[in-house]
Amino acid sequence: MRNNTMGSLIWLRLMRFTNQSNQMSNDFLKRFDLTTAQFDVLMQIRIYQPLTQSELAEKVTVTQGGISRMLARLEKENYIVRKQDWKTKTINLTAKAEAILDQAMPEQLAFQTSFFDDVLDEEEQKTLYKLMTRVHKYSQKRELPSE
Amino acid sequence: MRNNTMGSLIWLRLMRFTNQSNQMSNDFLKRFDLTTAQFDVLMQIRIYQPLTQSELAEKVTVTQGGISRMLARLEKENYIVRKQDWKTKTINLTAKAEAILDQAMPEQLAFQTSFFDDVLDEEEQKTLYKLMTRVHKYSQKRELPSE
DNA sequence: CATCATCATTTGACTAGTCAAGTTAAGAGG
DNA sequence: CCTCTTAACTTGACTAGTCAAATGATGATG
Repeated sequence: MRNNTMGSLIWLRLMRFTNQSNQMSNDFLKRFDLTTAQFDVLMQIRIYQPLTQSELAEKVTVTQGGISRMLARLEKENYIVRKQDWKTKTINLTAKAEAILDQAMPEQLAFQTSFFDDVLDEEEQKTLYKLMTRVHKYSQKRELPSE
Repeated sequence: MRNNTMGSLIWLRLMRFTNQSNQMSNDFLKRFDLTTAQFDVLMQIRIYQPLTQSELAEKVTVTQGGISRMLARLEKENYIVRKQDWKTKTINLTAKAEAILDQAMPEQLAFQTSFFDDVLDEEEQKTLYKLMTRVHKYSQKRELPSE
């Protein structure tokens, strides 16, 4: 009864894996009092701060509404500050967030890395990265069929 | 400032790609009045029905609570029926759901497949599948450190 | 038979996100 | 100065999920 294509099998694998590793990552980050989504957003802010909400939304592939809610939560926890700056709101990390990230970042990187380092050699990782990059970039291109 | 490992780059790519393709799939399935998550769950039920909620939860990697809410929504829309059967609840598709799936399944498979067919040749797809399978299986093994 | 243990499922309080309609802040034109 | 447009952001109603405490259903034991 295997009426599945290779593509659909890959798709399923990707979905299940990201789902699972995401949850494991949430678990791992619990000791820093962060979720995976929050870590992701805070890292992007750290790299690009100061930046506006729309810029950030684009970087983490979330809608304007989504980023608005996320930032409201992060602000409530004192991880970021937003200030009205002309028409837009400018986002910056607080010292608290910087301190947590200094701790959490190397550990989270090591955690992510361990998913691959333990089962794939360097060559295989490069191959996987290259293939996924092609697939991802292609999917982004399809998103704007008007261009 | 690239303090990223290959593993963390792969991780990011996987997250962003699944995120994005998931949204595109939601969009695609709109014409069948289904979300990607619903399609996924209905397909699993179709393959394994009749089955219990806990069995289903495991198949789609969701918690008991999560599957309970999802099934409540699907039941409200008349896609499934649950009946108390001894201690457990047994799930079956309705004729309505079967009819929709007959239509949606081939199209959704083709949709998923197109993400890969258009940019990777057969050999590359097999490689990608093999690598992701190793990574995924390994991550599942880690989940139960007590064994 | 009442209570107890044990699965299976549900539910309350949350995070994280979507879409679409509603605000808000500036600048532009009458 | 007032209205109009527009870009940036927020919000209401919803899906999808988590965890942990509560509820249901059944069988076992004193």
